[in-house]
Amino acid sequence: MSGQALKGHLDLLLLAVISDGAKHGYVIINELRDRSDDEFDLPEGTVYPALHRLQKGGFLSSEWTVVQGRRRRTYRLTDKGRGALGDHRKAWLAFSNAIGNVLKGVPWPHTP
Amino acid sequence: MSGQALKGHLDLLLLAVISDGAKHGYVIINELRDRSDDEFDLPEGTVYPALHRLQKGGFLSSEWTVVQGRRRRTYRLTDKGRGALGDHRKAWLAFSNAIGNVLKGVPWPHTP
DNA sequence: AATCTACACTATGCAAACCTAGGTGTCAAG
DNA sequence: CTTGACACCTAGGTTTGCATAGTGTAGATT
Repeated sequence: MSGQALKGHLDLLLLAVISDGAKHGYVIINELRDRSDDEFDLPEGTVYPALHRLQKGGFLSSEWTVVQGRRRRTYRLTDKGRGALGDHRKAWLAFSNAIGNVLKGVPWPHTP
Repeated sequence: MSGQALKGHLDLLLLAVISDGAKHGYVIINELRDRSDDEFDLPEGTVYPALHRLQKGGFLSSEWTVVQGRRRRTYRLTDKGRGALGDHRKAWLAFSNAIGNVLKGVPWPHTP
């Protein structure tokens, strides 16, 4: 993944990953990498601030836990967050569909 | 279209629209709006600087013409630009596919 | 004649937010 | 006791889309 293609779509990804159960940052990063087949291998400096932002916006709640001496901050979706996930998802569908429409009719090189 | 979802994907759109023939800025804006079914109604302040950037990068060439007293700057793809279009397109496919994979398994609310 | 709308381009500067690059600390394995 | 996986944090830079404002022509409307 190159450039800042992610811009504006990160929240969708984070909310989506967290939507099926409470998770902490490190696990979110791994799961995002796995579920995207290595396309989204996000640096911590990208994910942690985004989680803070989402919590500040009321989309996530968090609580500290300690597992085997390691402290974890575990996030879960709020109702507002669940609503936002749906909105983001609809917006993504419209967006990606629109790109598809623009791309339609652009021929591939060397492909019959 | 909301936020900065476009970030990182604008070049793809511009290159795609220009790929089927030389066009000038105003027409590019209209065509983008039409082909995207109003999803991409981009302000001039977004498109013109982007065109300049693409030309500076060697992806577009331009020439001035005068049609009915109005000067137009007409852009066409360079070879480099055509290559970049292919690259951007592949990247877009990988990106959107990856988002799809992450979203897979996230249930819609109230939909059987 | 005057105004309005569509056409067509330019320049400046802001702000969101992703990323780089650092930092802290725990635990298990070698 | 060193390495690597785990787990978190933040300050600052950079990119880039967008807002805003300005210039000017042509044709239609009033």
